[in-house]
Amino acid sequence: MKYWLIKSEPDVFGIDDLQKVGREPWTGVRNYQARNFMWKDMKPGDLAIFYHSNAKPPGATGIARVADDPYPDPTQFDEKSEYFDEKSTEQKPRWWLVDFEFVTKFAGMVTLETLKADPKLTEMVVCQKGTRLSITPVSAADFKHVCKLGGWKP
DNA sequence: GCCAACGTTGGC
DNA sequence: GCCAACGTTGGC
Repeated sequence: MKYWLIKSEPDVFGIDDLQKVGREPWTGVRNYQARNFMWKDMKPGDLAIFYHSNAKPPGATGIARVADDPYPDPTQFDEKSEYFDEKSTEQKPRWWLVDFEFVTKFAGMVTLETLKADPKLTEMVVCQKGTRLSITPVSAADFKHVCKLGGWKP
């Protein structure tokens, strides 16, 4: 089992939205590194820290689970979508995604400030300066520690 | 293949 | 709103 951190802007789609719908296709990822994580490395059952970016304050707000195997992101074929990619074909899709399902919402947000200040989490990618990647791997130890800070037991 | 210009992310 | 980081694009 692997662990991840996925970023989302709460103004667009936050932890409350995931709780409401229960399950959501992670559309719109247009970064090859992030895509490769979903395409090649994620397995159903993997757990991810749900992180609010561009938020006040930013931080970890809950946990989501990989709900299925990767499949082509449908928005890349939709001319009306902002994620439309004219260079992608159904025969050779460029962008892949997985669905995430809601697992839990932390009782209180674990802010980025808290994460950065924690000596146990210095290796976490999201804590490092200038990381813009929207999906990053998280070590099992870091994952457990963030859950503990969020008051949740896996 | 290099690299300057440009666009985006995201914390502050 | 600013700006650092860094991915992408396109001219050469």
